[in-house]
Amino acid sequence: MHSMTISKLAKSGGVGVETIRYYQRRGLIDTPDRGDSFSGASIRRYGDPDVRRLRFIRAAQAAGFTLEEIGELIQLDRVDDRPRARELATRRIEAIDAKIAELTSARKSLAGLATSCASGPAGPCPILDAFDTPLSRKPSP
Amino acid sequence: MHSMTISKLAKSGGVGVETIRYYQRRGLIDTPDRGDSFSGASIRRYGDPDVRRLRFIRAAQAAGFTLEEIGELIQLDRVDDRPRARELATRRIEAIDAKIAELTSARKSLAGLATSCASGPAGPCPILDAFDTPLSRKPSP
DNA sequence: ATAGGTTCCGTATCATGGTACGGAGTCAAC
DNA sequence: GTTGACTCCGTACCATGATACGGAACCTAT
Repeated sequence: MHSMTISKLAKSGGVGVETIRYYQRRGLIDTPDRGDSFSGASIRRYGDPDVRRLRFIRAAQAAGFTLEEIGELIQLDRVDDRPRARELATRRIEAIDAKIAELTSARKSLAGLATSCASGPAGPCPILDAFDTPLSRKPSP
Repeated sequence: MHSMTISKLAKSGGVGVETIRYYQRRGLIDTPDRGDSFSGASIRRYGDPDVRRLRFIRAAQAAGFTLEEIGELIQLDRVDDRPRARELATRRIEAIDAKIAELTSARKSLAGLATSCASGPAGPCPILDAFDTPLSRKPSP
């Protein structure tokens, strides 16, 4: 689908119109010219490249990049700076691995908490200790 | 170690003094009385319970709870509200699972990007397409 | 041709989680 | 008994990523 308005673009990415404008201000999405010179059209129109760009931004955010880094990635793509691109990618992979490990550990603690806090009033429900040694600790190994 | 100053407490949790005060303002950490009535002591002192509280806050943050939710968890612990505790825990587990899936997918894309952007100027380095169909897509299966 | 929904743009405001500042008070060591 | 580090407290400010507001211009369907 060619030539959409800003609200269609926003909808395509599941974001609000204001978010698109915000990304434009940050230089992440281009601000197209308003119509052509002699038709006097005054509304900006967007196309597939913008949709793809927006998708990239959201996916990169999900990968943990900040909007500033995403701006850099877009520049790197333009100038084809491979070493820098690889560096950003590998650093982010390391951060992701650390985050996954952290979340996995937290998940274990929460699962322990959820089962130990059974509905009835009996037994322990140690919320404040939930993150100490996730489950089953022995007195002295 | 009993009876520490605020900066020791902060150090024990790897945070700054201002962060402790911020948590106090948010009601997440108690603000102890200043010394005892007749010694005239004027500096507040902290103990092991505060250290544990601080550890809980940091761990709960790592699990993805907001400070507001952490405040609620602390209240739930006080009043022993198990159903609500279980609800928060299981909701968070779901969110963590979703997040891990998202990160795992992003990791795949980034690994593909890192290898495809080899140092030399040859070959593809499709930064902006990095998150489309992570790797190896076939024309028509 | 007029009503209604959009768009445009600048500017302001928000939510979250802190971090910084400044001046007065306190404490410990020398 | 003074110096230097730490504490206290209120208030201000910061970074990030949006979200809201308001008035003028625009565009489309009736």
